[in-house]
Amino acid sequence: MSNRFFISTAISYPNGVPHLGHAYELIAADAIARFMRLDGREVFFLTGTDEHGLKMVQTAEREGIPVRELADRNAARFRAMGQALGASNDDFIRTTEARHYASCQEIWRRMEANGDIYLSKYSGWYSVRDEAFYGEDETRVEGDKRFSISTGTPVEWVEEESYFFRLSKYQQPLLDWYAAHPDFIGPDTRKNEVVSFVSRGLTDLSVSRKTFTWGVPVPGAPDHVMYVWVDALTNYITACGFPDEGAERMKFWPASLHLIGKDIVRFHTVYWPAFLMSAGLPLPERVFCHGFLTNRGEKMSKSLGNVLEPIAMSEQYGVDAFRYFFLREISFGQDGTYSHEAIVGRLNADLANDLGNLAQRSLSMVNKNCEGRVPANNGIHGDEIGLFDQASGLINAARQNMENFALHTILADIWRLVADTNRYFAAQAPWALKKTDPARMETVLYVTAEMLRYIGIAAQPFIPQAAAKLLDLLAVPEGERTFAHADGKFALKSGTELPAPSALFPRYVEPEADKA
RNA sequence: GGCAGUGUAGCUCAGCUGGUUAGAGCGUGGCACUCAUAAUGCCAAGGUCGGUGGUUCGAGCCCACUCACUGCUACCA
Repeated sequence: MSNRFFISTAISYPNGVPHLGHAYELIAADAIARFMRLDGREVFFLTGTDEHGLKMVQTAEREGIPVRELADRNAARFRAMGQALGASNDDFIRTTEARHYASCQEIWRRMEANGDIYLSKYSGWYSVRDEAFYGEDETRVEGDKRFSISTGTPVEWVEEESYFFRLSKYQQPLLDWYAAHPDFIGPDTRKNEVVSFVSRGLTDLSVSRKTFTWGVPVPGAPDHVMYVWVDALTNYITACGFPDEGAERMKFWPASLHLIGKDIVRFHTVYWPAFLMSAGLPLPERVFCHGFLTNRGEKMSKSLGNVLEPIAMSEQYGVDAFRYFFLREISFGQDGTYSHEAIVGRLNADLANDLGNLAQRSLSMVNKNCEGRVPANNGIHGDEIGLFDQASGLINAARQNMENFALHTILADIWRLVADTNRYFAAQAPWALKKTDPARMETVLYVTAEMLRYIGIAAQPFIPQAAAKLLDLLAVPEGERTFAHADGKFALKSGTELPAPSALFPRYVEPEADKA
């Protein structure tokens, strides 16, 4: 296994503002990226925006501004969302950048040189709104107009010259690749869908358009721009410096993980690998699809008025609570639901009551009874051995769960230790030991603090700010916070001075005045 | 229609190659404690494991049929 880890999100289409789905993908990717960094990997974490295409042009027209201005404005919003959510991406790519034009044109040339690009004609029922073609049987006539059956949008007959990619040629190579790399597509249910899709046969893919100019010009055919597939997917190698083989970041290609939504699985697991094969480039190691979020089971839509703005949500609940909820509550890879009540429940139960209060109750005793210093460890009993075993096994278990991106399971394991430490604390009752056996009280407080150290280290990828604060409260040195330090060799040193305890997570209390 | 998958306590889900009283978290009810962010701990209630019929000494876990729901089914960021 390489020590390098390149993880990407899908790039977002900025013809609107970022929504919760974008935020969810970014948070998950960020947790994985942080996890790998803490585990000693050299990480390249990429996100960005996909800014070309007809819909951008139309949105700009509607707003009466140049399309580049629209792209600049909205790309900035996506960037701002990343900052608000604490995303630790190393780069933010925009497909309108010069480096991307160079990259797309080069991969195009290589595919062409391999004999996989040819000029032909495309025709069909096209929906501008959906940016998609439909077959005759996928449309219906209503009055004098024709509409898409599945989306209800108007379609028009379009016939145009277009360059095609010989996707059909790659059916067998792709099937062979899937068979040889069983982890390439995850979760399994998505892999099954892709394999069955490809098994049914592939037709060549239209990869250029002449109907608009807002895109990357096709080399040698400036009246064509590349259609979404080549343009958008290529961002991943652009960011590595392609086509400059000597670029600093080329060492990160092939990517370790493309994290995507299940709606774009085909682009990433069929088209993209085929393009790369054609261009003679190595294929990414894994593509993993997360699920969709629904608000109480209802899809988010503007007409239902349940579209939530991720930045506002993160401010309302706190960034870490926001991140924690979605990573803990939803089985990663499956669809999930959320609601205000569910978020508040998690926030208060897991973060404020379990972890926050555990830190508070133990550290305030340390503060009052141990001169604000890490207490002495006067000897471990049988009572503690189970806890230490659990704590020292935490990181290895997390690594195993990370192999199939079971983020929710990692968090469940960490919080099991939180709960068990609370049980330990209550059972030992250090407030009673204070009078009967002060030395034992110190040990109990020491053990609790040491458990908090493990918990803080393990929780960093998911709740970075609060975990850092917890480790600060324990006076864990900045340089002793990686997974390698989740080990008895780096245990808290008795006598170390601690800062005054302060709350980790405030309880969420409903705003009182709700009267209109 | 075809292919794939799901259906286990009020809710969200675990249940390894079939084997003693089916588990967790949340929620609910009772009790305890007071170190703590009215936090925490303990105990309890609650499930004929979608349905029917099989295989087996024995089945949430295997087979058949059946009902319900979900995804995919050629270019929907």
